Amino acid sequence: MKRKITLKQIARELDVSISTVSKALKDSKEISKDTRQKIQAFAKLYNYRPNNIALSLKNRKTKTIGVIIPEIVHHFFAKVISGIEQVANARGYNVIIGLSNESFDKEVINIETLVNGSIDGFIMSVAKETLQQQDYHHLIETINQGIPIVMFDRVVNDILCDKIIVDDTEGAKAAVNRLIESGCKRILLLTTKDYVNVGKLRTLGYIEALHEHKIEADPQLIIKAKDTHSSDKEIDSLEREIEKTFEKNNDIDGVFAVNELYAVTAMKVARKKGIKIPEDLQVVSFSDGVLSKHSFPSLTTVDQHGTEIGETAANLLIDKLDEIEDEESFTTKIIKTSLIERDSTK
Amino acid sequence: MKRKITLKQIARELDVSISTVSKALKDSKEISKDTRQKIQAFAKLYNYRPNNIALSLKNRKTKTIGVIIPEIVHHFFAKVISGIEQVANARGYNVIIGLSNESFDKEVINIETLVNGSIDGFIMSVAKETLQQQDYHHLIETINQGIPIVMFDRVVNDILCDKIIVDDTEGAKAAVNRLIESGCKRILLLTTKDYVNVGKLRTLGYIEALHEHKIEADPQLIIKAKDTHSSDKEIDSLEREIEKTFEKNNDIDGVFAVNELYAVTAMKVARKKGIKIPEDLQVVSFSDGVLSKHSFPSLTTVDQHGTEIGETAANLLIDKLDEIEDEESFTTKIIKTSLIERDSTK
DNA sequence: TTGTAGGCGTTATCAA
DNA sequence: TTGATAACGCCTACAA
Repeated sequence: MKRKITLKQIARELDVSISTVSKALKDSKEISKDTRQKIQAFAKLYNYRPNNIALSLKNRKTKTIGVIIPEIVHHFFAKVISGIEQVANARGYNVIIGLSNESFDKEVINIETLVNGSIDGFIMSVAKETLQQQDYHHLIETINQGIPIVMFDRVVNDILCDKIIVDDTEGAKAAVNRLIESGCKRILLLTTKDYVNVGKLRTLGYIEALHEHKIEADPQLIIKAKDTHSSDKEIDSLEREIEKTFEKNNDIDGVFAVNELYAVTAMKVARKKGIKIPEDLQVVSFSDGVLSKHSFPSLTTVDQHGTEIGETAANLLIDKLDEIEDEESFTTKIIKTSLIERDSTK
Repeated sequence: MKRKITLKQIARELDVSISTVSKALKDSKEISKDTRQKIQAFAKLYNYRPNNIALSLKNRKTKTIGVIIPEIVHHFFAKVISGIEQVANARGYNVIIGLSNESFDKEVINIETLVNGSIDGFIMSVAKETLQQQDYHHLIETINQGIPIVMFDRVVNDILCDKIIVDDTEGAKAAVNRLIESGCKRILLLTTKDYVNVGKLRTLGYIEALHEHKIEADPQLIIKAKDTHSSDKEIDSLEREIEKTFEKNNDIDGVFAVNELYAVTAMKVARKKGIKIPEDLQVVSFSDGVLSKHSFPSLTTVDQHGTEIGETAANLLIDKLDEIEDEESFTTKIIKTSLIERDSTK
C-alpha cells in the first residue's frame, strides 16, 4: 500500500526544492529543460497528481457544487441530477448531494455542513416543509456569505438568486387545452395543497384554460391531495376521494393531474369502475417519469425536461463561479415544457 | 457579503493568539474560564465554524465518500444512494456522486479525479463496459493506495474488497418456484447478456428452479436482450422478440423477467395478443421499482431492498474508515430478497 | 536556473 | 494560562 506521492517527496528523491518540482510539473520555462524532463519523468512514473484538498485550501475554491434536493427516489430529481452531473463533470466540477427528505431541519443541516468550505455553490430545490414554514434564514445567510445558490423547480420568489423554473402554468394550460380540444367539458383536477408552488401554478393553468374556453371551474372537480410524501397511505386516501368524486359527478370526462402518480391513481379508479380510457375519460398529467410511458394505457404527459433543467442550473452556477457571469446579476430562466401524446387521450 | 470568519480573525479582534482561540473553542481547560467564555461568545456571535477543507488537509481525512454508479435515473440506484446518504449523514460523512453511464472511461475518470484527496473511500457498482472489458486497473490502484472500496450489486469477484450482493440466484429461484407452484410449466425467461453478472445469476436461479422441479430448460424460452442501456430502441427490439417467441410457443404460461421493464414489456405483448394476466399468463420480475406497483396488473416482484443495500454499504465503508473494522479483512454481505405478491400471479 | 519564505485554516506540541 | 512553531500539500512572489 503506497500512499499518494507529494511534491515534497519528489523533491527529496531528486534532491531539488519543492518549488522547482512544482514549476517543472507546470512545464515552466524558468526551469532548465533537463531538470524539467527529469522531474516530469519521475512524476509520471510515480503517477503524481496534485492533492485536491491542498489546492482547495490554497485557491479557496473546491471545484465542487452542492446539490440539495428533497428526495432522490423520484424520476424528475434523478434526471435533474443527471443533467447537473454531466455539465459539472465536463466543466471540472464535482457534485455533492444532500437530501432534505422534505424536512426543514435536514435542509438546514445539509447546507450548514457544506457551507464550511466544502462547496463553492449550491443548486437546490426547496423542501416542502421549508416552503410551508417560510423560514429562509439559512438560504439568506449562505448567499450573504458570497456562496451563490441556483434554485430550480421549487423556488422561493422572495430570495434574490438565479432560478430555473418550469413554465408550470403554461404547461398545465396546454395540457388542459388539449383535453378541451378533444371534447372534454368536465375535467377533474388532481393537485397538491397550495403551499407547494408548482401545484399552485399548475392549478392556475387549469383555471386559465377553462376560463379561456368559457368553462366555469367547478370546486367539486378540484381535489387537493393532502400529501407530503406521496406515501402509500396518502395515495390510498386520494384514491378514495377520487372514487367519491366520480360517484357524485358521473359526467367527468377528463382528468388533469399534477403528477403521474395521481394520474395513474385516477386511471386505477376508472378501471375499477369500468370507465374506458380514452373513450369515456381522457387523462393528461404533469410528469417526467417512467410510469407514464409504461402504464396502461400510456399517459399523455407534460414533459418537464428534467435533464435540461439540471444542465441549465449547472451552467448558470458554474458561469458565476468561474466569473464568466457577473456576480451581482440574477437571472430566472424558464424551461419550456412540451406535451408528449400517448394513449390516454383521443 | 461577509466572508466566513477564521480563527486568525477572531484572534486579531480579541488580541489573543490563534492557538488560544483554537483551544478555547474546544473548551480546553488549559485556557482560563474568562478568556474561554469571551472567545466562545465572540465566535458564536460571528457564527464561527471550522473550515472543512483545512481540517481535511490537516487530518488527511475528508469525511466524504465517493459513490460511483452507472446511472441515477434508475429506481434501484436511487434507492441505494438514498440509503447511503442517510447513513453517511448520520455518521458525519458527505456523499459525492459520480455517474459512469455504463462507460469504462467515465468510470476511470470519475475515480481518478476523486482519488486525489477528495474522498476517503468508495462505494460503487461497476459499469457494464468495465465488466465486459474486464479491465480493473483503476480499482486495483485505488485499493493499493489504501482507499477502501465497497462494491454492491455489480461486483468483481477477482478484486479483494468488501462486497454487498443480492442473493440473485436465490431470489430468482424463489420467483420461478412461485410460478411453478401456481401451475406454470412453460416459463419464458427475459434476461440480459451473460457478462452482466446479475443477469447471469438470475438466469442460474431460473435454471435451478426448473431443475428442482424436473422441468427441462428450453433454450427457445430464454431471451437475452441485447441491451446496454434499456433504451427505447432496445426495448422495442425486445418486444418484437417476445412477440415472435409467443407465436412460436403458444403454450407459454409464465414469464420471469430480470427487471421490471422487461416484465412490463412482456405484459404489453400479452395485452396485444389478448392473453389474460394472471389467468393465462403469470408474470414475476426482479425489481425495485415504481413500475411494478403501478402497472396494470401490478407486478409480483422480487424486492432487492435497495435502501438496505445502500445502508449496509455505507456502514461497512465507514466502519473501515473510522477504524472500527480491521483494514485488512474483507466481508461479503448478502442481502436477502423477498417476494412481493401482487396481481400478476395467481 | 534554482531556492526560500509565506500563506491558505486548522491543530498539536512544546516553550514561555 | 497563553503563545510560538511546525505541519498537512500546494503555489508563487521574490531572492539568490
